[in-house]
Amino acid sequence: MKHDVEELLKTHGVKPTPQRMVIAEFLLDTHSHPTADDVFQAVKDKLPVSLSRATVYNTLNALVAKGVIQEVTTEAGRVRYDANMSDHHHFVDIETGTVIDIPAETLNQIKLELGDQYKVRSFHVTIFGEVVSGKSKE
Amino acid sequence: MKHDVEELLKTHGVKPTPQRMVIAEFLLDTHSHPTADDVFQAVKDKLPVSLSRATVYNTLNALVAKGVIQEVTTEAGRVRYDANMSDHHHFVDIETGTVIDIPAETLNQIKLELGDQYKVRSFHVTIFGEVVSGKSKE
DNA sequence: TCTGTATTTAGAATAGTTCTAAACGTGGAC
DNA sequence: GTCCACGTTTAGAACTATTCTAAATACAGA
Repeated sequence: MKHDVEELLKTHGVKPTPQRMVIAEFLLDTHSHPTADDVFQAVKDKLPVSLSRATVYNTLNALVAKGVIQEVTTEAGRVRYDANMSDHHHFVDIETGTVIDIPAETLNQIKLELGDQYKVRSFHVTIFGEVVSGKSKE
Repeated sequence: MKHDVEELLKTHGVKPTPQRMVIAEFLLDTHSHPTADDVFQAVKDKLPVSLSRATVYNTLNALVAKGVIQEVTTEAGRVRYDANMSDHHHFVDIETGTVIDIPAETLNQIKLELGDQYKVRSFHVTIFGEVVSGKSKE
């Protein structure tokens, strides 16, 4: 077994049901940053019972809430999921939409000069946090 | 007139209709990073005729395509619009969802240490570009 | 075994956005 | 000035992604 999915779920406080196991296993095995529907299509035949989309969404939301996976939003109107929880950023191929993980060290080392493999068209930094003092700029 | 909206649209190749004028004017006047529906609500009574949501979406998409405004996606499932085209990033208040512009210089100068006004919880860099060589990591 | 609670299911509902077809407006050609 | 062609706008239908609902199911613990 490549990943001990059952153990991973337990240690994050998620009860390991068959549905959750196959979903988590699929996410851990891919680097493709799938959408909810990608996940549904990929795992729906791996269970002896039929699988509901609601279960896929419930599971993905639970896994995000418990810190097992994270959401990635690179395009409007759809959420992608990523089981890589190491410190990394994303490179989006603007021709294909492919999302590629960029380790944080790489980014630090070369200061957004990613070498000739990646031609950077634009990049955007989004920071999440809390505004402490007043002085709201709206 | 605070902005010469008509001139701005013309120089970007967008024919300045009344609908497009009020939408562009509203966007230029705010720093609130409104959604399409925010825009619709804000301008629908500023025209002598009724305004269709389709026109709002058409206009926003046209303005993005012509480089008059840009899309901002900080949360899943909805797009925000920003007429500030200077080089900047975004700070998202995780309690309120408020989006605040951070000038690129600020970010460069202080290397993500934004001072005590902003408590940084996490940040994410998304890079858009093209993968040039092979060696796809999927 | 019983029972309470969490989970899953199918399908309805909702939200955001795009599409469609008809009506409208407007800038040249005459 | 009139007409026409074409781009724009409109209302509402359609579509896509996601959440909600209510009923069925599974399962841990008494």
